[in-house]
Amino acid sequence: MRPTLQTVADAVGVSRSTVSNAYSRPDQLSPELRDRILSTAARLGYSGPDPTARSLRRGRVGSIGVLFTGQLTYAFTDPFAIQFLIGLAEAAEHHNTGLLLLPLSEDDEEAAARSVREALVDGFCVYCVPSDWYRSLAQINPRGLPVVGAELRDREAGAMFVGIDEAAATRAAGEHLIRLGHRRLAVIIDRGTPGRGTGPLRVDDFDTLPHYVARERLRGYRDAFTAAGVDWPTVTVVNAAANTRAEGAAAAAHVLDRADRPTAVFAITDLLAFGVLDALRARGLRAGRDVSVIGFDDIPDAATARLTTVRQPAVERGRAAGVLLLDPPPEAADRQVVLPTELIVRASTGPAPTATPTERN
Amino acid sequence: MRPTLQTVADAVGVSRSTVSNAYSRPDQLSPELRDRILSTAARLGYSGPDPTARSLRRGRVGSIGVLFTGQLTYAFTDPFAIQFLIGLAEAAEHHNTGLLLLPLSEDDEEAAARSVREALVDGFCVYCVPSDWYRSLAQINPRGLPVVGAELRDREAGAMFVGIDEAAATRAAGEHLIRLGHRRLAVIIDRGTPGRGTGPLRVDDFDTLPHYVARERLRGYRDAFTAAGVDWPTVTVVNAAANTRAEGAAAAAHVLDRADRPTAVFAITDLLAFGVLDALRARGLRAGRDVSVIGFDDIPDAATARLTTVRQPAVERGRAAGVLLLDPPPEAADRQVVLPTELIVRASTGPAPTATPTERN
DNA sequence: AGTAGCTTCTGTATCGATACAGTACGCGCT
DNA sequence: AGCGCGTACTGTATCGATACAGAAGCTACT
Repeated sequence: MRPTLQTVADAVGVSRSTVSNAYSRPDQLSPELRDRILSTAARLGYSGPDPTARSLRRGRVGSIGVLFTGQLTYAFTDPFAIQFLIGLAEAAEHHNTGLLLLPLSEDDEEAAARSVREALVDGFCVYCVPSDWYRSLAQINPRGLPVVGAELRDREAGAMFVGIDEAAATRAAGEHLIRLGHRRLAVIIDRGTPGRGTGPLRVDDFDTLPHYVARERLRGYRDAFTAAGVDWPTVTVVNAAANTRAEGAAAAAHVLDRADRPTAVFAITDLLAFGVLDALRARGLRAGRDVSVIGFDDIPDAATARLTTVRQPAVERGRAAGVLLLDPPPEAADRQVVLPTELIVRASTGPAPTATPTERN
Repeated sequence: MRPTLQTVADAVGVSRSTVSNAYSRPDQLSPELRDRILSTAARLGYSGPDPTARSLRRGRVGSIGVLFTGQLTYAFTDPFAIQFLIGLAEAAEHHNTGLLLLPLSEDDEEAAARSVREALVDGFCVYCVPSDWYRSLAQINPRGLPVVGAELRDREAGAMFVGIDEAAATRAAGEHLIRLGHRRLAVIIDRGTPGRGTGPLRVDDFDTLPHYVARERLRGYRDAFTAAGVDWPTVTVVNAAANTRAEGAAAAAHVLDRADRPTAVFAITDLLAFGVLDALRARGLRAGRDVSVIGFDDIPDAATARLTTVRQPAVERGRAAGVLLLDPPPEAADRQVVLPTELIVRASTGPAPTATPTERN
């Protein structure tokens, strides 16, 4: 039988409590006794208090749950997501806490709910979960644990929140394009429709996009363009099958080969924007001259690629979420964090070509 | 006070066990009673059995620990690592199990040991841990939980193991280069020395490299080249500061600008190989003509980049590790899995240039 | 009627620890 | 001696569930 605290206590001739203290509260007993306890424990093959029992008694398990849906692949392919996770992990490590990745099945809602209900965690962070998957954070977590969300509605519902003003960020990017004279825009998003591949999306779809982020970022662009008098329905929205460079290029092909090629393309992530740059290169088009390209995230490679993009503090977002979960500020106001974004202008955007594209160069 | 099983049992007028069964063994009671229990539970705000208490009683927590060291950043920047994790997550999801990421501090060995000792997991998977960090898997896990390793010595120690024959894989790659007439080789590795930046490594260092993978892959190359009569010490080993494209390019610069430029460069990962390709391009050199480049992993982008590389089944490795942990085969022999690798020849390797490189085009 | 067998539910023991109040004891001070 | 106080340790109650043996009730068959 595996040894327990009691086994060790009996062997040393002290009470169970004292052995417990030897591990968890070294200041509560004399160093000699502690050594004696630890060495007999080692002799008996006892490797410290059972984590499960300890958690039950203490009421804290020492890990926070990270909720995903669908493809874990997605979550790990997205550089932003990874940065976020790194920030979260930093905060967690600081609190001696682990991260429990909880892949939630998208098909079996029952099983997903069970995963959440049965997870051994002290709190949840909603990571890559489509908006229509849950109505509110309360639904995700009937257990009353702390949960931090990343969507505006979470913020409005008074839940803990860490995010950015997505729409304001893309509005700034849109205004930049407007100032440069662009009037024909194409937008490339991913996860626009579940299960559908690459292809144009009807623009009136976009208010019902399953992902909050896509919805909001599109809204920001629309606001910038309609404010400048551009008719929004002329904007083409193309869905990419995945958030990858290759799919970005494939999606870009849908608009670049048209006669009324847009003068500017907004990609909802930098990764997709890289694909757009690839597609331009493959066609002998110059980014920032023939077609302006603008991304989102400012991932590390964006600077090298000279990509104009919206920078968001990804690591900081993760860290802030971790801090909220691990020691929530007493003031409710401090439990909602909105981080700043910044438009980083690089060489991939420039004045809209005045002539028709084919006449240039 | 939060409701417990007892609270619900009292409200419904049944025993605690019956309420427990309502959640965990629906076949043990009549559907009517079950409904009655679940609805009063909902009314009382009881959200199912407490996971901690359940884990204590059941002796299973429903998650497996993934051990890292150092930068979580590293673990998530490496495409192979991510593929591995995806495979692991797949197996885990299948068993209704979560993944607990355990970042182990490299500085504070005491704290790291405590993390392992106190982790709420059913088993461990050693993920990105340098070889000199532990002597054997037994040391990592004094609790007697299942552990799966990825190093040969783990296999030799009879522990659970999932891996590839690293040295054989690179030997095949080396033989390919030899057949093409290459005799001057440079090798680019990362994590060659902890804390050191980009730069050449003394070749006699490599048997003491902290990472098993680097050691073994170098060994395979050495074997191939020495078998062909090439003096191994003429091979330059360059350490890259990180496993990134940019650092790969920086490391490549150390050998490409020399007079006796190698005719072939082996990068220990595809990511580094991409950097080498970038460095070649920047110098107007043609991959596969002027300098052959060979990578390792066969990550998705490798095909597009036409990179010759060694393919290893990354996702499969993760999945196999998960299966071993989650339901270990009864036969000891089946608890050690060696997966196949395959040399994928693409355009980045070609015959060694016969004249000196500068004379050719 | 008796008993066998099934389903449905109950009751107690147990998982392995920590919290907290309490005891014992030594020491300095008056 | 008597009192106060701090340190070192003990003992019991408790955390919230599940396992398992057994009881009760009901049908079916001889």
